[in-house]
Amino acid sequence: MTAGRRLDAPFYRRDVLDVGPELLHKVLVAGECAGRIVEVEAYRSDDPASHSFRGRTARNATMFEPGGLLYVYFTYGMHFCANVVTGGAGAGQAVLLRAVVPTAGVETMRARRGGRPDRLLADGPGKLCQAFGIDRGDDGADLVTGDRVTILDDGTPVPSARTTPRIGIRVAVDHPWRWLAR
DNA sequence: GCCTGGATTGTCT
DNA sequence: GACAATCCAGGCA
Repeated sequence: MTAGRRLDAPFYRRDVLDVGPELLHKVLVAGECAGRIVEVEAYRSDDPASHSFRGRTARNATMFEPGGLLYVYFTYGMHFCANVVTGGAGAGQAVLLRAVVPTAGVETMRARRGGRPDRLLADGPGKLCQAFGIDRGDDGADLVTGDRVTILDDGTPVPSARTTPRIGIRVAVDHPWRWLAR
């Protein structure tokens, strides 16, 4: 079992540009699986690349909930992506979890991912969801009080994150809101 | 090891 | 009807 303190609601209910980099080296837990977060991206409602830019829809409704929820969406016809909702109710902010390093439940992840090398188990947004068994049923899960998925702070210092442009987006490339710790 | 292109479906315009 | 916050297999160096 991974030791650590659960991040609380006030942590999430700040601006996404503050929460994003602080999520690095926190521990994502889903069932018996856990992993250290090493890459994230921030999305805001004033950002043309964000799902929330064009306002609330049935798909992105979770993004407009108060911070501390899990926002899961389906993309490219075959992949899920997991986000952490930040800011207050109606803010339309979220941090995309892009990559984690597996630390617990590795056997389960290997089984789900078809026996790939450990390095490749959860080093991308879609792979991360597959490894942790996250799907649309987890959309809207409460990270603060829920049992299924949560994020822990095990005391590891926040690293000096590198910022880079975000991946796979064609607009707003002048927002370097991607942080990686490796 | 690096680069290229195909797969596949929900959602919005 | 077009696009999307992607992944992986395959070809070539």
